[in-house]
Amino acid sequence: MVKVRFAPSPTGFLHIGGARTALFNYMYARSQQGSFVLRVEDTDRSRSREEYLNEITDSLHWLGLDWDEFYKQSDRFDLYREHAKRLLDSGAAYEDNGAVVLKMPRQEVKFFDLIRGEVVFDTSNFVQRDEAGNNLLDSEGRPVLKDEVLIKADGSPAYSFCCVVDDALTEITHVIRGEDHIPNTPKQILMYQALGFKAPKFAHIPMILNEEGGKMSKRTGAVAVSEYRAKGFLPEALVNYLMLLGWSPGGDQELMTLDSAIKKFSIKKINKSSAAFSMDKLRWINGQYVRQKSDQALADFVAPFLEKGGWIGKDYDRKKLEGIVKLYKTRMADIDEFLERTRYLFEDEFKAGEEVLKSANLSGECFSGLARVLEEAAPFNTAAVEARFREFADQRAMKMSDLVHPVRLILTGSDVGPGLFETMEVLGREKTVKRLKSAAEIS
RNA sequence: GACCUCAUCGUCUAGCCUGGUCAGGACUCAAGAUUUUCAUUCUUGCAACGCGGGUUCAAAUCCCGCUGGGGUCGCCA
Repeated sequence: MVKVRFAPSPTGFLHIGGARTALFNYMYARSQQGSFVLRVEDTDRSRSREEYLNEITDSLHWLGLDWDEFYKQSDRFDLYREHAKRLLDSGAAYEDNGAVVLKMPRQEVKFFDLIRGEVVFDTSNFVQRDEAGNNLLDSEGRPVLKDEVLIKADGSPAYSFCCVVDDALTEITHVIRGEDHIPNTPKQILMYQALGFKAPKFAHIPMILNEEGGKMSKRTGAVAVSEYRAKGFLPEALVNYLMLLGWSPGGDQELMTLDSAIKKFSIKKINKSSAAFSMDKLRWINGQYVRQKSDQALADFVAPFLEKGGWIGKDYDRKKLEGIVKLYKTRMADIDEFLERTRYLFEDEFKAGEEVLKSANLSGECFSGLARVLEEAAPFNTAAVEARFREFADQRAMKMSDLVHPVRLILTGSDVGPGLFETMEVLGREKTVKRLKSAAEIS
């Protein structure tokens, strides 16, 4: 049975690249009816933090990547020491200042990478150098090879070794990880051999680059999954975007659910070259998912963000929110945008600034006339409001557009937005009339 | 520097394995249609096989070299 793992170290937030590694592992496991294990690599006790672990598991859950098994390396130190002892006894390793170190043999190490094909290393290149960067030479004048630390002097196990022991003991069949691990692979293969374990299959996936094609870092954009979550991206959209970074089902289809992607998934189809992250494309995909959502579901999604921003309380008008969401569904790619564009609907003390009023360029008399007419519109809905509005325009022989734009401007503070009458309905009679009146006063 | 690795529009990619297609799709951008504005939607357009050799009737596709990018060289993971 196929068994894969995602092995983050809780020394920071779940990185977008890590999420993609987890995603590929998850898709492979599910596509093969295999299992997906979450292994916490917390051997560095000083850098590992409980809150980071929580953040990572929260993010994974949010993305919908559930695991079948879970364990922490910090609970397994005895196990690693036990196997290190075996290596000591067999003579494959030796002690050095309290550390257990694997003797590096001089040989060629080959492995078949499921994505890249055969990769060959020669351990003769793993040389030790002095501080000046010169190779150290042995008595015969050959470069001294760099041996691998298995157990550190403080008794804690080293990364590579835990990784090998765990992968072997938990019977991981496929190690799917970032290509930054390629150079670790030959060393780990030597460990499998020394331990007498069968090595798993390896697949090294390409890295994600930032928009400029450089290394992903906080400086060049959001890197933590939690940041995307906070910005109001939909998890299914992020997942959809991430799977497309370095993988394609082969045809023209791009929008797909995790389940349908799993049906088409194959490691063979993962690309070899690194992919640059594109916020534009992520936003476009997110917009597609936003538009697919029902008004009810979208209102559910949006409500917590509005609550957090203090725009609505626990007892908010649900029907009204659904109405707002309906109007803005095609006008938002993410929550930040939604919040920005709908702010005027929630603010009580909204007042059109002088600039806005000036560009509205309509007489105060006209605003107050409209306010009076709309005050009587009953019920205060799109149809009734529009009828009154058109009547008003007719009476004064004004072109609708000459009236619509200034009014939108003073009602919303913006010259673009949803239909004016729909806007008025969700704004409500009270705010609409009040804003028209205050515009009339200032004009 | 050494070793490993990668290379199709600005970006994500299909095609490469099993040579022969106007090199296809998506994002972005531009233009048009629809819309009271904007957005959505639809239509159209711009835009790529890094370079140089080979093999072949024929190369994006196979081989070699170059160039360029990325990764690793920790008692971090």
